[in-house]
Amino acid sequence: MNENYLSTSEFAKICGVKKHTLFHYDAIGLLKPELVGENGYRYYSASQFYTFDLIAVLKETGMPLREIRDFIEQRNTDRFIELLREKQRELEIVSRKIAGMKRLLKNTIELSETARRAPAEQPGLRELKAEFLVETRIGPDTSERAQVEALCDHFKFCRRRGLEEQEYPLGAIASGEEILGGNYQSMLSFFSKCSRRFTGGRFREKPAGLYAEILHKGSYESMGRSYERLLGFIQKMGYQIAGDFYEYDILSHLATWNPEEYILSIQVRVEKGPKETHAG
Amino acid sequence: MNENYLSTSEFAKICGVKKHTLFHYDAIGLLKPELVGENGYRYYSASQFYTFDLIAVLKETGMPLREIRDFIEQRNTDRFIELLREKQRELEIVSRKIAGMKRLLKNTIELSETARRAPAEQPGLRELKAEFLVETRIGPDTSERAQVEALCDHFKFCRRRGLEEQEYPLGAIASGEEILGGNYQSMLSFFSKCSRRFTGGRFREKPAGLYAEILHKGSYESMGRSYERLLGFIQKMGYQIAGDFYEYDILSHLATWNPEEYILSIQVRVEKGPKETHAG
DNA sequence: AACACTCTAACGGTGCGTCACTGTAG
DNA sequence: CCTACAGTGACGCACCGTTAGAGTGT
Repeated sequence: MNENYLSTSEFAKICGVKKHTLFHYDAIGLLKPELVGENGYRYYSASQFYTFDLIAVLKETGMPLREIRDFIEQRNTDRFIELLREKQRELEIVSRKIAGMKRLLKNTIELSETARRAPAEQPGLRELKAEFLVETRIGPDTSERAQVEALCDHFKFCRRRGLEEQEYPLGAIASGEEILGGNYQSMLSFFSKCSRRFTGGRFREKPAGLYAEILHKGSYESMGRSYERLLGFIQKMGYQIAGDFYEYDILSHLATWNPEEYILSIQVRVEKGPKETHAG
Repeated sequence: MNENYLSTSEFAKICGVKKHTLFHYDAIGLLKPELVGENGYRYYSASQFYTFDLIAVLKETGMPLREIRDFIEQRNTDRFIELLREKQRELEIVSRKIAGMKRLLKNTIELSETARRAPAEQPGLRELKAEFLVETRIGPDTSERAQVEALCDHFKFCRRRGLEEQEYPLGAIASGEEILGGNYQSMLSFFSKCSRRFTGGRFREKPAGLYAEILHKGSYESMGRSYERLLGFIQKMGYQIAGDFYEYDILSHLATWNPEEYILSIQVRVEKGPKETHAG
């Protein structure tokens, strides 16, 4: 039994796995050695490699060993093709997920990099394009709990809609009137950017136009400072706000434990105000 | 402690996981409740959802909980960006793998479908395009073991070269002379089709030209029958072989346990023979 | 030189540990 | 609500007995 048979570790080396893997496959009845010696030694035939290869291929697709065993025992052409088709469907889903994560990663990296270099706290004016948003309203209840529930609902909705991962980290919308009234903590809704229009209550288009923007650095609690600076800037330039405030999480709790390092972009659309500017 | 805090199962519901998962996270120090009552009850604050979200995102990428814990404890912007970049690299690899599997699945399904419909055992002539092959020679030793080792080496080579999975199931090449000599079991090498030229000893181009082909149905041992039929056909048509025989596994051990259902395509390039055909 | 003895390396096996949970009992 | 213990899947690792070969002693 030496010439034509392989010991466990020889066979394992050929298969490119640890010998214990073969013990395991033996134990669960997935791939048993062709021969077992009186001393309990396992002997595999070279042709068993073909079976191992099938196992390896199926395992690659994420199929559990138990199912692989069942398939191997009863495999036939129809089952095989049906299996392949199913794997194809599964792969399609995984593939889309991967693509989404790629976009998410790319966007997040770009955002973080710019945040690291950008001069914070300086208000400015920018011509911005329209954006499509998924928006989830927060109820009138302003407790933290209600906020978190809304947020969680937002995530679930995005995932269900196949955005899988939001393409951009989160943002929030604050009412223009509330901000003008000095209430900087109130939030109307959460939003995520998305790549296309869709129908349904949660769609919102952020209009194109001229926006005033400031990069806020620090905790959410300290946003009042930046809001006041932004409002001052808008007034000084002879503009007035036209719509709600969009708060983009550029660098958030995901990136740092220290709230003082958070960076948000606060944007609001502006138009020429009714009053002349002082400097004008 | 009821208004602002959430019980384990409330928090679990918001997070979309089982409460036992939260016990687990507590046990391994990944996410501890903000407050623990004297009776041992856990109380989570709503804002802990943000931490949970971070955990969920990292977990999604396949990161082990231990590493997630370490990252969360010491997270800062630089680490964060570095982590994202690493995930991006990992994703790129996974992505290529997925693409390869997609092609493999597509090709295999098409092949199996045609095999199921094709009339076997009827020789024919076909004008075929050139193909690029990865070829792995089998040594002079014709033992099954040497074959399996060559095969295994072939797989490893394909995988290293980034073909990841061969785009087509396996094939074998048999020497034209050996076949003419009646030795139908001898194999020169294994091959897999690949999509582009490459440099190195294992590249082989299957030339374009007129091929004689037969679909063999049955075990490898019974291939003599089909070879003889094919050779007879070639002679009858007034051709002679020009090169080696290519055996394509169309339906193999992967698809069925029954060797009698195996289907191979045997192809050999032919040119007008020196002798006139009988029927001519 | 032939034989016995010992020691180590390599090879076989089993059994428990791992990870991220899930399930059950109390 | 809690804890404690068991089980899952797919192995990984440490350990332990056997054997084969090398080295050593007589």
